[in-house]
Amino acid sequence: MGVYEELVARGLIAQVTDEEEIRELVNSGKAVFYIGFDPTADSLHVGHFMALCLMKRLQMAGNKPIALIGGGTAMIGDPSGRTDMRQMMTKETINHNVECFKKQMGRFIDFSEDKALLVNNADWLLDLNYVELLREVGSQFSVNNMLRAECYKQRMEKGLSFLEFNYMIMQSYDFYALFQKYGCNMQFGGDDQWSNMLGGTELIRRKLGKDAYAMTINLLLNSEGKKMGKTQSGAVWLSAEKTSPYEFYQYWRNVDDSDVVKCLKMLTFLPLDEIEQLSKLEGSEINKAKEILAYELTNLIHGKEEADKAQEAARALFGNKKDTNNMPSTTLTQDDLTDGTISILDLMKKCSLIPSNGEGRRLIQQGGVSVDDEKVTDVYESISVDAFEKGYVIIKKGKKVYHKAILE
RNA sequence: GGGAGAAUUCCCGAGUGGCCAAAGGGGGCAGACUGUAAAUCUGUUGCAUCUUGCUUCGGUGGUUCGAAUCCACCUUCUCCCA
Repeated sequence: MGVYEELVARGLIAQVTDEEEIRELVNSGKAVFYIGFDPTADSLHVGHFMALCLMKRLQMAGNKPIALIGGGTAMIGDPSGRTDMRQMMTKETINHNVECFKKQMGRFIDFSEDKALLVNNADWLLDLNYVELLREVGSQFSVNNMLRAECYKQRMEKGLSFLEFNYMIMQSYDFYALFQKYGCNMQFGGDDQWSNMLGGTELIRRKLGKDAYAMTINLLLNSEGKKMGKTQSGAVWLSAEKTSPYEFYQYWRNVDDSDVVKCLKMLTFLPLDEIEQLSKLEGSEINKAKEILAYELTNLIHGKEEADKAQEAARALFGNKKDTNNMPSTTLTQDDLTDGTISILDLMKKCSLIPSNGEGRRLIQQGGVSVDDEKVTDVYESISVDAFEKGYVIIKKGKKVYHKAILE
């Protein structure tokens, strides 16, 4: 089975321009492909992870990936799939984000010995001359066609600025530039990028008379059709500072039953037949598959050590064991106590478990808080030094959130 | 350039002088049931020294005993005509 077939089997491929050609190129390791990343935040998140996986898979098959960071296009903002205009970003923020992306990608993709490239489209986009660009590239685009593209259609209702309208042209120009510079003959991206990507292949065909290909991967949607990797507190990030390995592990440990197999296929490097076995699990047995999913992914992103820790912590907490070593924790000092006690509300605020006292009261009134396995019934309860005799107390919020408060 | 309309809490969306911290839905959180799942049911969802007080309905001023609601100006957006 070639890489291409594997990608199909894993349900990654959404649309392709020319299946035969792409299969041939990819399977024989002759593809030089690029994937674009918009540096809209200072860390990659789960949404980018699939793209990284894809890059790695193809790299392992001998193809050469180019990670294109959209330092230039970020100045414009992709209107695809958005109903509102993107917040404009300053050059400084963008540059900072570009640096962060570089670091994170380096851990995942092998950039040594020219096996992969990392480029920033700001390098060529920012120097473009408006009139020249219009003559050279603008003449090749039909506004009629562009407006027909799905990504703009939706925006036609709400309004689309000329700035955003140009995103497709910029992205097409990227492909054109990479084709000439590095012989990049293929572009991959999320399925929402399809029309932008076609713009690129079209431009290359018209300007150079050469063929280039595009392929989109399915977006990672849960069974409700929403993008995965979002929580109420924002995205699930790949950097340990923004989403701790434990939280990361828990996110995957808690996915819906119906999404487990899909996630295993699309995100992990487990062999397909192994996943096939896991997909046969039923009822509470599915938890095994979830555990594997969570472990595999944490391992990929944060390394074995962190994955082990997260798994141990989870098993300990949910399995009634005493091990509290790897639990998220907050360290308090004597100064946080007055007269040797601290109120439960203050304690929880210190641990960032609650944003306000009101929230804390509510939780307690509804019976959602316990300290060292004892349910807190009084809003005004205080915890004295004695409770910290062993050096810490365990606060449990709701069913799943555990936190260790350590007293120094 | 001319005309019409809109901006409400995390989101959608009601409210058009006092009964408004603001209906309803979504989402979130908690409880019950469970498998750290889903579905369902219940409670809850601005802040605080919480039977009371304080701050919020795009912004700034004004009218009024009292304004999310009325007036003026500003900002942003949408629609129609050019």
